[in-house]
Amino acid sequence: MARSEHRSGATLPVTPPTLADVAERAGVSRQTVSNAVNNPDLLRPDTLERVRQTIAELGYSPNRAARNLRTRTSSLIGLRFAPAQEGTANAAMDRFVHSLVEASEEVGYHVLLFPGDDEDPIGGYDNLLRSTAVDAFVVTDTYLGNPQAAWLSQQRAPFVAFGRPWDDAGARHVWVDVDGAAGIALATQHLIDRGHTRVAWIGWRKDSPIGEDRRSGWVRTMHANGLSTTGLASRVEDVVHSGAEAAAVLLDESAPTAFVCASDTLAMGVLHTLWIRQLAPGQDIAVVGFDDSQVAQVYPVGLTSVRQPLEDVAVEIVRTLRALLSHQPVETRGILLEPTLAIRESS
Amino acid sequence: MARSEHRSGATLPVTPPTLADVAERAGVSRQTVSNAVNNPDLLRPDTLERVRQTIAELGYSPNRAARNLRTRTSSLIGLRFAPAQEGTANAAMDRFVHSLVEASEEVGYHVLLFPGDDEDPIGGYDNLLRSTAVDAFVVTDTYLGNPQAAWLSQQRAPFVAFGRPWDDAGARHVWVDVDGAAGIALATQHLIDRGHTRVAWIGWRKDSPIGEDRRSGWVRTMHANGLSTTGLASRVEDVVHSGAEAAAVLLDESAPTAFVCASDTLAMGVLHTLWIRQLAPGQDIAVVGFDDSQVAQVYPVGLTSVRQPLEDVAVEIVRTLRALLSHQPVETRGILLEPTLAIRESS
DNA sequence: TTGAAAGCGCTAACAA
DNA sequence: TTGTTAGCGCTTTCAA
Repeated sequence: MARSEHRSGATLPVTPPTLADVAERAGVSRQTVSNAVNNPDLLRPDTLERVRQTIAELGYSPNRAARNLRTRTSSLIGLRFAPAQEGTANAAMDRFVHSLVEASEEVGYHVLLFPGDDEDPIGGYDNLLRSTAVDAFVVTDTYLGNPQAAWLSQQRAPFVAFGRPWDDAGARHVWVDVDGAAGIALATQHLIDRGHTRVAWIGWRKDSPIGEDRRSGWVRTMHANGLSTTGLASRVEDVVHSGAEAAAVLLDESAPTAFVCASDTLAMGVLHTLWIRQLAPGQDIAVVGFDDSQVAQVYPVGLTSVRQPLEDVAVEIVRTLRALLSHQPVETRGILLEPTLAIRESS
Repeated sequence: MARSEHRSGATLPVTPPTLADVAERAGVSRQTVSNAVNNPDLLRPDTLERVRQTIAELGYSPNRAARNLRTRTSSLIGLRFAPAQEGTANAAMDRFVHSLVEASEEVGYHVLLFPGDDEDPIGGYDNLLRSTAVDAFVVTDTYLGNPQAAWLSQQRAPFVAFGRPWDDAGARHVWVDVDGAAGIALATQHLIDRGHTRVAWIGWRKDSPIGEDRRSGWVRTMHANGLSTTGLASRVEDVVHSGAEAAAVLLDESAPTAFVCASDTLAMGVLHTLWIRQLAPGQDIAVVGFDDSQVAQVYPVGLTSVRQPLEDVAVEIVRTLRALLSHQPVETRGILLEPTLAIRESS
């Protein structure tokens, strides 16, 4: 049963050693080796020690495919990986993916990436699910009004969403999200504490629930401080020049001394308008963005920005996923995490 | 043998249908179903049609684990995913990963991400390799003088490197890289064509082979145009303020009219110095960066930047990987791709 | 505490 | 062209 050659020096053998090889060499049954790996408590200490040593000698590692077949699991988490939009400052995905990879590793999972196709948003999910290639999914694009979450729910596929089900009040799935309103409230209060009273808002169009949520943080903080928001808000596309135009209009019409923006992209637009008008960011006019993107960090006048706790998001997601997969009751439908404020020279 | 319940409506059954289920329902043997999936040419057209229809009816998809176990493959490509460095403008990884995911999908592979640990750079590779969890690796961090490539070569693990083996002239592995010198040459010539004669270089420290390679593109293009490089070069850390300082010194001492930088991060530093000195980028002084990061795209004065053809890199890597995995002879050790120049207002 | 038997779902090899 | 047999390496019974 055993292969004649195993690790010769440090070189991997043609076929890696199997459980049977370890068992034979250690003079125990295959099952005992399996237990040594998965239920070490069942072995007598000396047997365990002997088996472990043999495992080390042979460089044995359980064959993934065999284990997967037998246990009907894969230890893989599927994540649809959409590229960062060119021309915007959104680098959140990159940071999130890394956090997810780290958090998953901690509990023995790996992350499997698959491409997205806007024409067929569930195709990739369906394939992986039906071929039992992944144990669960992390869904990051709930906010687009995409059907993934509903579809996965219907399939009873285990998944956790990063993002609230804005469109669907009846959604029963589990999600983790960052409280954008709280982040903007933090930013607004920060500006007010710095002495600003005319704090303007530049956000997204009204049909963006995330944008409206963030906006509400500005409104509520302004009002809580007895400040008016009249004439200080603008809703535009999430591109730099729209932010620049909005800032120009607001400066002309309402003379704000500070801007809170729904994104770093829009904040860059504001900074551009300030530059054209020879206004110094942070001195003449304060600016705050959202996402703490590389742009915010690298821009010569550092851009103050709301930072999502993506590491924590990933940890919560993985935690919830494990509960889901072990059929433990999941206590809460949704988890909302608080962002922080990365304060730089622009405020 | 068959399960009683399969797809009831659109809901996934408790256990998905197997090959045996399809075979029974279609009235053929299991092997015939397997052939219908993997070698359709072997079947008579009518049999094939019947089996295919049954597959569709049942929503059958081959169980990954079983196939993997039998074929000793996983259809998975391992990629160590390191996060983008905070405070730098390098967004290349994100774009590359997406390209790799797309290119892999095309040929039936998925990308498995695993975390990196600088303390133990080969640990992750070793685990995945020994447990036969992936078919091959894509190695992206050859430039750090890391031992991965050498180690993987020694293990005879199939892998392709993104990046040349700068440190190790004797390396025998296959790689794909972007010709940084050509990119910088392109940028330099672009500036010269615009009428600049005093084009300065701000690059990395001398111990960075990538930096020195890029620098050589500047040197050779300047000389090819009969221009002097004396006093026009600077080597610094890859952080914004270093770029800003270098630009200030160069402006004072050598009065360049244009800057070519080894990174967008350094270019941002140059832009900062220009801003402080009230010099207009693109009008008074031209600036070119490297990587076409989000920063370059979003910066209000668009930053001209060398853009790596990461989509092509991914395609070449996957192509090479397939050849490697099918034991076809790989014609070339290394493939060098040409970058392009994304021209914006800063030049 | 250890061992034996069975089988997860698939495909390679061979036979009909 | 289709069917039969065997077995990939592991873990889950169950028995000793």
